[in-house]
Amino acid sequence: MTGTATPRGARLSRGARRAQLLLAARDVFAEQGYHAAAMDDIAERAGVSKPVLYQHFPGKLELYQALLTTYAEELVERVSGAIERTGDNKERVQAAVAAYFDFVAGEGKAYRLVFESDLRGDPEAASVVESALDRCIDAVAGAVTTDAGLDQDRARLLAVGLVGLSQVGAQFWLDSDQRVPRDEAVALMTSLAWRGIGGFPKLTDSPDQRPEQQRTDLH
Amino acid sequence: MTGTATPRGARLSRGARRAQLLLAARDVFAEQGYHAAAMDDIAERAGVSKPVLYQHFPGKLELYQALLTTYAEELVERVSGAIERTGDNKERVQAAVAAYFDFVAGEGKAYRLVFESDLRGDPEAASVVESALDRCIDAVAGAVTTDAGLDQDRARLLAVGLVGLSQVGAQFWLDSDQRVPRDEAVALMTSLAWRGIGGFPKLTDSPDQRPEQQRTDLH
DNA sequence: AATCCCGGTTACCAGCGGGTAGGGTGACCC
DNA sequence: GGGTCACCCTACCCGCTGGTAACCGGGATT
Repeated sequence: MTGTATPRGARLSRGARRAQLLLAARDVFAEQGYHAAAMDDIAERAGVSKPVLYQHFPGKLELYQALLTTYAEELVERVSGAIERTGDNKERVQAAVAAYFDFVAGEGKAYRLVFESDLRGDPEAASVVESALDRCIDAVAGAVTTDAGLDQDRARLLAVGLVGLSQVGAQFWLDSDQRVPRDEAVALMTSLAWRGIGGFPKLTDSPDQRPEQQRTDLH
Repeated sequence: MTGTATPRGARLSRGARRAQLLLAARDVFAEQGYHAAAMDDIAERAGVSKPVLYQHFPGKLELYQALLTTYAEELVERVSGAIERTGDNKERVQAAVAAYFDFVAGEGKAYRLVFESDLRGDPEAASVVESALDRCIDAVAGAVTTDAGLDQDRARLLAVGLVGLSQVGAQFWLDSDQRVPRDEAVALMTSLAWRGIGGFPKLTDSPDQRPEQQRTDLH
C-alpha cells in the first residue's frame, strides 16, 4: 500500500530513505491531519526513529509543505493538462471532471492534503493550496472567457462553480465507496457541468443551443 | 462588529457574559482556526481572563463544538428552508444558492467554522459538520429524486454537485471582495445549476426541455 | 457597618510533542 | 585489520498552552 514494503530495520541509501519517508509522511498526514500527526508517528510508520526524519527534513512544517506542494502541483497539472489537451469544449469538461475524480482516487488519499488541509496557521501553506486552486480556476476560466461572452470576473465565478462541482462531487463519490461506478459518476457530473454552461453564448458547438435567455434572469 | 461593544472590565450577568464569550470565540476561531486559537486569545478578545471562560465552558473542545453545532445548524436550516418554502423547482434552486451566499456572508465569518474547520482530530466535530453537509445534500436530493428519473445514489451524486457548486462558488465570491454584486453572482450560479439539471426527466417545468439525451453519454 | 456572594484576577502546574545531543554498529576502503 | 563514514538509536530537553487553585473587591442585604 505504501509502495515499498518497509523492510523494517534495513539500511537504505539516502535517496531511497527520503522517498520512503515522504510516502510514510503522506499517509500519516492524510489520515490524521497536520496537527494530530506526530513526528514519532511518521517515523514509526517508516520503521525508523525520529532523528532520521530530521536528517532529511528540517522540521515538521517543511515536510508538510513539501508534500503539499507536490500534490497541489499534481492536481494543477492534471486539470490544466486535461483542458489543454483538446480544443473541443465538451471533451474539456469531461476530461477536467475526470481529472478531479482520478486525483481524489489517487494513492494514499493524498488529496486530503490539498482539499482538507488542517494547517491554517501557516501563510506559506495556505498560499500553496490557494494558488493551486487559483490555477485550476484560471485554466477553466481561460476556456470560458475566450469562448463565452463574459468578462473576467463573471467567467471566473462560473469557473469556480465548475471546479467546486467537480471537487465536492469527486470527494463525495470517493467517500460513498463508489456505489456509482467511476465512469458513470464522471458522466453525471460532466453532464451537469456541460448543460450548465450550455446557453452561454458560444461555448457549445456540438450540442443543442438555446439562443434565448443567455443573460441570467430571475427576481 | 462583534455586536456588543465589549465594555472592558465591566461586570456582566451570567447569561450576557456567556453570549459575549461565544461571540468572541466565534471571531477568534474563525480568524485563526481551532489550533492556532489559544484560550487566552479568546479571553482577551472578550476583555476577560481565562478562568472566566472555564466557568462557562468545560474546555476548548466543547466551546468549539458548541459553535460548530450552532452554525452548522444554521446552514442546514437556511438551505432546507429555502427548498421547502416553495414547490417550484427553479425557485428552489435560486433560493438554495442564495442561502449559501447569505450564510457565507453572515456575521463574523462563521462559515469558516463549518467549511474550513481545522479540527480533524475529534470525531465528534467531524460528525457534526459531515452530518450538516449530509442534510443539505438530502434536502436537495429529495427534490431531485422525487421529480427526476434517478435512483437514490445518482440523485445524491447530482445533489452533491449542486451543493459543491454553491458552496465553493459562494466562498470564492466572498473572498474576491464581491467584485460581482451578490444578486448577479447568485443569478450566475443559479443559472449554471438550473441549466445543469435541465434535461433530466421531469425536473424542469417552466423552461425548455430536451427529451433527447437524458442518459449521459460520452466515451 | 459587617456579611455574603458573585464575578473577576493573578499566578501557577503538567503533559504533550517538536527538536537535539551523543553514542553505537556495520560496510567499505586502504 | 583498523580507520572512516554513513546511518540509525536511546534518551533527553524545553516551550507552549490547556486547565486549575487560591485569593480579591464591591454592591446589595440585614
